[in-house]
Amino acid sequence: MPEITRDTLADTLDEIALLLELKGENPFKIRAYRNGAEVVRSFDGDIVARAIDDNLKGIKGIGDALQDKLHELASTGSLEFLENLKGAFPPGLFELFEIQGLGPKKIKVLHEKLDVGSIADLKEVCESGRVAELSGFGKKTAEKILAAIENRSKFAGRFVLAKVAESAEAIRSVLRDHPAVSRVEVAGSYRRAKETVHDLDFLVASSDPSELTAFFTRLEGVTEIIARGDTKASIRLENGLQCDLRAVSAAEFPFALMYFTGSKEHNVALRQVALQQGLTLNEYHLAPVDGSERPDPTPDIHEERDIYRELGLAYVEPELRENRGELEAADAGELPRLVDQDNLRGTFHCHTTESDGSSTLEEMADAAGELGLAYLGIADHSKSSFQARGLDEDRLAAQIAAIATLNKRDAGIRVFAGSEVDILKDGDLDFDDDLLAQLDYCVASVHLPLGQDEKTMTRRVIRAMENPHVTMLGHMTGRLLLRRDAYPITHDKIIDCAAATNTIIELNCSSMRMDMDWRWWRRARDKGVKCSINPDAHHVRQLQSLHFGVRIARKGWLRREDIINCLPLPEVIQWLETPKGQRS
DNA sequence: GCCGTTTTCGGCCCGACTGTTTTCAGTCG
Repeated sequence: MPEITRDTLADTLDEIALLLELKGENPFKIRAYRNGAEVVRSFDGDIVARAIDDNLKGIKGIGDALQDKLHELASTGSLEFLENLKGAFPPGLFELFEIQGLGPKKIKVLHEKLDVGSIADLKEVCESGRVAELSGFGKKTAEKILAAIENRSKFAGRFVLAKVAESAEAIRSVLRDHPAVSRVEVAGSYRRAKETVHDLDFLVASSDPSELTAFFTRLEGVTEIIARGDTKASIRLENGLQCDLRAVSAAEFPFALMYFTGSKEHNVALRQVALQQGLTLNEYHLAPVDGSERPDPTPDIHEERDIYRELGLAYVEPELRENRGELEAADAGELPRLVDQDNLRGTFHCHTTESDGSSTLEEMADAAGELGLAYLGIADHSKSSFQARGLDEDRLAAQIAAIATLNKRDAGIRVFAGSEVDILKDGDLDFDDDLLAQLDYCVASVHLPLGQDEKTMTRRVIRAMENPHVTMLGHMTGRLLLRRDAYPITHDKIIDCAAATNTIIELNCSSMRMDMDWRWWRRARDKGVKCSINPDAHHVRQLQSLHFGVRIARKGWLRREDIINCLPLPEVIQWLETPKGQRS
């Protein structure tokens, strides 16, 4: 029986939703499955164990039917209902959902009328002209589908946050300078600091919306105009990134900003809150529902903050708007005061030319000083990472001495001598304890081998964390965004072990990692686990990624006091000098 | 399929754009 995880359960419900869409089922039933998937994903507790025990009663959004299905799946490893559904469609049909402009209805028609079962089939029937003859389709639809197939293969369709920031800020700046624009914001998942984004959503308040959509389509670097109307336009940039613009009036701006910031789930939940109060909320206004005697609150609303206030809620920072409990916390006045960019006092886990970095120790120290940091932790690779020119005992001893010398010059920055020590395949560390004890701190990370099963990997990492010299756990899952999946590891157990052993978990904010994932930080924080926001910089430029690390930490509900590198220098020194078991 | 101090039945968030239509369905966010 395959291992059943939280993700298996959630993904299965999403898969059912997709299949029901293809069948043309009741849209509300489909929504119930999608909603169920989200409930499973964000459930605070061991949902798999409860599903196995058939103990899911009372969880909002999981009714009798979903309870039975989750129980069957968790306890037997398969689900007859799903297998029956799947049997009705060729497996290649599902990739059609990745084609822009195709949804369940059109895919259903393509499958039933033209026997399309894959993207290759789709391409063929578009080119042969048979798609254009279908009722509800046409020549333009066929052309658009072909273009979308091209696009899909050219660009995977998602981009990591740090990589789109330059485009986002450049376009924001150009829009701000337009004379007919009074306010501009980049909304969407970029504003919510998702680790990857699909597109950029620009919002402007303008006296001349249609001029703005036209202006937007003429921006430098536009390679394709996907759509252009009076208030809305979509373009594609040279790197494949899609950018959308919405132009609204100044009065509508706060509503539109909230709406287009999302997430969709947050918005839906917020609308429910409004409806309960006799108000209807959309991207243009907050108004009494028809027949309500409640006075119109709109005139007093100029900022998003005012909308939340009008609904009796504390302001919810954009990073938190994922419908993962933020509205309940806002209602109860229990939202955290999130860490700010200027709270960072230093950082750990940076490399130098001694291993696989491309900036020297001095260059890294100077660059960190220029960023205003008071301390910098160096952690070059250990000897087993031979591919990264990992340091052996002698070279590490020499580096410790070099750092001591560097600290004697008054450069305004304290450098800590550390090591990114490999966690070997059985959980042993790459250096013995005597050497580790000479370091200011130690990051323990898994590099090779990566192919172990979840139990073995979890045990391996836990053994390393139990070492009294391991200060923090590096890039917990080894994922590379859009390139390599996380290796399997039981997050709950690692978090519990971190809490029990006073081991910090790193938020590795290298733009391709953002690891540990933000979805786990709130739970870790609640158990008293500390975070270190580390850039894993291999070049002075990469220290900049600390900015995105803070954004992700905010997304994980982290406060200044949860983050070790928000401590001022004297306190962090004292903390590092205290034996691990006595730190708090 | 889920939910309920109005309801165990009848609701379930909603608007813009496109392409195909001649009043609207599908998709997207």
